[in-house]
Amino acid sequence: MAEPMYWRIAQDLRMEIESGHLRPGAQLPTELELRERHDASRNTIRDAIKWLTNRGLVETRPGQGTFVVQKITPFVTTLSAHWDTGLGGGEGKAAFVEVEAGNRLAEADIPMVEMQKASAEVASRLVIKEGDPVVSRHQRRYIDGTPWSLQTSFYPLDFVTQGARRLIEADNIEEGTIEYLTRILRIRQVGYRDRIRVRVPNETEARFFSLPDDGRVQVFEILRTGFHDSVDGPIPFRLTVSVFPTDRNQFVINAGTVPSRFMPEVPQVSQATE
Amino acid sequence: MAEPMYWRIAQDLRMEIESGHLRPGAQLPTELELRERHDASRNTIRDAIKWLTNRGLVETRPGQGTFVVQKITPFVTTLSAHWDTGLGGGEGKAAFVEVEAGNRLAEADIPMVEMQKASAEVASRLVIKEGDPVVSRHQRRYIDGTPWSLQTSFYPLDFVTQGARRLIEADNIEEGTIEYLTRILRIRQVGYRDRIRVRVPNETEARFFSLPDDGRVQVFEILRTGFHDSVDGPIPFRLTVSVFPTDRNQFVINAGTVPSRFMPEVPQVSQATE
DNA sequence: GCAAATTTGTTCGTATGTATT
DNA sequence: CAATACATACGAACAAATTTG
Repeated sequence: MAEPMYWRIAQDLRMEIESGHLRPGAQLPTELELRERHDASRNTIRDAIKWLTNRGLVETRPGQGTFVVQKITPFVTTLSAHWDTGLGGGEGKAAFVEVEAGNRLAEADIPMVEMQKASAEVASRLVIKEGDPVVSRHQRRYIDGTPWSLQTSFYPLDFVTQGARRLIEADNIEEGTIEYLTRILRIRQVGYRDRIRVRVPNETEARFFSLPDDGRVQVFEILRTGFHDSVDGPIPFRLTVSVFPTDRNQFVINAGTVPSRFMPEVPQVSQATE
Repeated sequence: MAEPMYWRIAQDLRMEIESGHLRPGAQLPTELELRERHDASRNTIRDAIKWLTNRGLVETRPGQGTFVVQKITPFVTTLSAHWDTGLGGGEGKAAFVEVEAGNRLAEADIPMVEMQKASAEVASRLVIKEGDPVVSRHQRRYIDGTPWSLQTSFYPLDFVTQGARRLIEADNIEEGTIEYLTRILRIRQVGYRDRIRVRVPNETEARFFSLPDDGRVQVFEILRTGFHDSVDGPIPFRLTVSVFPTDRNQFVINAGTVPSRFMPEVPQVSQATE
């Protein structure tokens, strides 16, 4: 009897889920039923369910019950560049990313434009001084109407004074900001660097994506630094921060020669052998 | 009084942490002290601490107390290829990945080799039939002695019968498996595709990485499918599944022309504006 | 090296609130 | 409105881990 009771009850339920006895979407026995079945107190039952909830196996709905989570068909976004076009996944027209499993409608609302002082992170990536003025363009993005990502791009304010005035207008730049900067300022993106990390969403993000209010579902944060050419080599001119919930997004990177199309989706992975 | 009490207590503590009043590593007041301070029951205090724990702000140590989490300096791994060498980040000699902030010692233990039947996932990626025999080579990898990743590579068993016998030996292939296959079978990797997703670790992974036994810290799972050339275009010949904890790993992808060196690390990110 | 004190972990019981059907 | 089901909150007791004396 080494393991605590709530843990054993959780394992019992996990087995029922993984064996397929409890299918996705199915309702678990109520706390009261589980209480009788395992001869435990309601708090202990709730601890067991909390264990399953933290692992994303079940979700509770007040007034209804506890249910086995439905697997979400993931959005698959390609991050690597088609370098012949000079653009990367994640930036076609209007800063959209190509998404696999086509016929999906990607949209974004009107960008929210602000002039800000560069934070330490932004300054570091753009190689400017902390506090230097930058333009921030923030957008909410959707696929088939469901919230998909929050994206904020930062540009040095210099670009505006140099003539790229549309940067501070709250409109979509139809041709795409990169093309716009190329046309107006002759700034051509020659490469970019993505940094991927995972963290807990903040409140704004949790609300936008309708994530559970515990920190259970986390978010990808992808920082894309765009570079243009100079005599001293490539220098950064744009930073884009995109946030995606990890529970419904995957990313793909292609390198070298790869087949053009994807294979059909298959569910689980089999990691290692114990 | 819309918000529950445990939530308000959690916010109170969060403020103290984010304001720097409680520094990383500092001990929070004990449950008993918080109980008196907020005039709440111990269980309510524990709910508040659970809220902070789920968000990765604090960690509890039985017999000691609750502490503000220390930020971990992340391992930064480059995934994109230096395609002139034909190899990608993630596969230099002995399947090591370059890790930023050099002077770090990457090691791996002796691979565990098994012959298995291809799971649905493996079969799909390698474009073979489910149940077809494959060789699986599993390794634990460390950086500076700390567990860094678990990696399993799958190859069709055909490769062994065709002469690549070292694939089924439990030794490191010093020259690297890709070079070995090139030398023996003239199989040259011309490209690869990475798929990145995040999920809750299984028990083996949690144990190896010493992750807390709730599902709070999740893992990256990176599937790398390697392709070689054929008359019908690139076809897959290798699948590598790597698992990394999200709390201490970040990934970088370069595309086009980018500066060779990284900028100094800066802590936080500032996502969006409300 | 052991015993006591401290601190979090588990489990019970009970009552009341809130969301949904 | 009533019944059902989960959410919050209180109180209490004992267990397990760690530090301290």
